[in-house]
Amino acid sequence: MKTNKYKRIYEELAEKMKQGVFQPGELIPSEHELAASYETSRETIRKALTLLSQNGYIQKLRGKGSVVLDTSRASFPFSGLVSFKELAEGLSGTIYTNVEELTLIRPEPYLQHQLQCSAKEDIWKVTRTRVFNEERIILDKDFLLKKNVPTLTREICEQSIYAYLEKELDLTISFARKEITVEPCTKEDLSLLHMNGFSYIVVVRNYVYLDNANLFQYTESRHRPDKFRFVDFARRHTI
Amino acid sequence: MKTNKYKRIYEELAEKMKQGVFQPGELIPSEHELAASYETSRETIRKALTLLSQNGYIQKLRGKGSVVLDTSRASFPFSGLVSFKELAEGLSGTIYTNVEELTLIRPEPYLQHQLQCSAKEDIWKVTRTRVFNEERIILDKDFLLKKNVPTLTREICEQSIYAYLEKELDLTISFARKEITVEPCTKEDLSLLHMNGFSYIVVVRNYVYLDNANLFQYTESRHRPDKFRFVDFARRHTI
DNA sequence: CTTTATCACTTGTATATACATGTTGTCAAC
DNA sequence: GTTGACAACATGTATATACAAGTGATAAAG
Repeated sequence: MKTNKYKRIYEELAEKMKQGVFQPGELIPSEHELAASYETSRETIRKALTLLSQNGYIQKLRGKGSVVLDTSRASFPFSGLVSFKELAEGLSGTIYTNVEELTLIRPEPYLQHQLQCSAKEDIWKVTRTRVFNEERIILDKDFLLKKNVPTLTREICEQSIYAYLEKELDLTISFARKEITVEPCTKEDLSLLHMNGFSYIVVVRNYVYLDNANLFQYTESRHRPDKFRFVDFARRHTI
Repeated sequence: MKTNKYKRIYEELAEKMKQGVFQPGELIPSEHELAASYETSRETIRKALTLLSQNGYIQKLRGKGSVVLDTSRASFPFSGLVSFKELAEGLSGTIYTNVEELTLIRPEPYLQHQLQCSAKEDIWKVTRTRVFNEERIILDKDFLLKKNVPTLTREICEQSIYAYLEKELDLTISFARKEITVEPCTKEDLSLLHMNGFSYIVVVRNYVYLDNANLFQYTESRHRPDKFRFVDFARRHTI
């Protein structure tokens, strides 16, 4: 076991909650008991429980214990940074991805600003449409810095770019800033998506950062309004 | 100083970043240095830095240190659970709240389901419109369990309900689940808001939980699409 | 000049201890 | 029966120590 102890405990407990071994409303064993049964220290258990709390699995009650929250009401994962492929795995119906465009470009000023890069930087431009039940309802436009991603193929784009970056290139995606707005749809939206009469589109702008805090990807994900849904879990102050 | 040491340090460091004492891209002092200068242990500093990391202020780089992220690009606060009043403080223009309705009701089945309560529970129903520059662009419908909030006045609703709950009633709001969708607008939307020709509306459904993990409030916040903006900061895996 | 080893630094993880503080049940006093 | 003190639990905070592991500069070896 080369992996972290507290992450492993987190995974195990989360799994038990998903499988219903711990039911919503119940108290899980106390920190001392967990420390004993996992043969570790209380602080390590506390780190695992903190993760569970942050991800919406439990609520810690001082003096009482930790109660299991009802995660069935809202669909997982709660808060952002999920790729289309990860998302699609939880859905029914026929789903696939069309790669409309895959080219190397030089960024115009708008893109320079979004990616915080110079005009002579090489940029991968990937345009994909996402098809649910034969309706093209999502348009994803990805821009990646070539210096981070030397090669990119149609096949990779049809699968998951994220998976390729993390597993093949060993890049670690660390965090993202996301912005959701509603905007008038463009000619491109109309030509590539089944807009079904809608004249507005939900735009999710994603700024994705690597481990080393460098911005390396800018994504616009454009959703037909009736098929858009975003769920979020947020704690108020801080733990 | 009866408050937490690590929260105080978190606040102080966050303040320094907002004020530009620490510039984006710079490394902040190491954990050992901070521990020395704050006369505390490294673990306590680490708790403060973890909060800074979770809230998008810094990125920790193993072996190097913690770099300050550029928080000016996206507007704070990043992730949810912000009341209208807190939000309005960062904006320019004339802003106020109209209380359209404040009544006690019994929940119909839809509301029973949303609030997970019985049909004979007393519920406060608060309907408010939010006015920016003389345009009514947000419709907030709040439903609160009376057993948690015995009294509620027009004046409180014109200010911040959250502030009243936390400061006066000493209830602690702990976390919320949020869902964002786009839906056809209703007759109520048309009558209470300046829809400006829009026939769709952005609906943010909020399920708010107290400290003790009890659901106590359900809110629908309905935004005219062109004035809606949601920002989010998310870390990919954990920590 | 290039490569390699090492060292001094950084953050990450795990453990142990102590005390503070909130919750709940028990049991005695009234 | 009600109240109140208390004990036995729970989680929260703070501290100290040890070692693992990544980074970057320096110095020695080739």
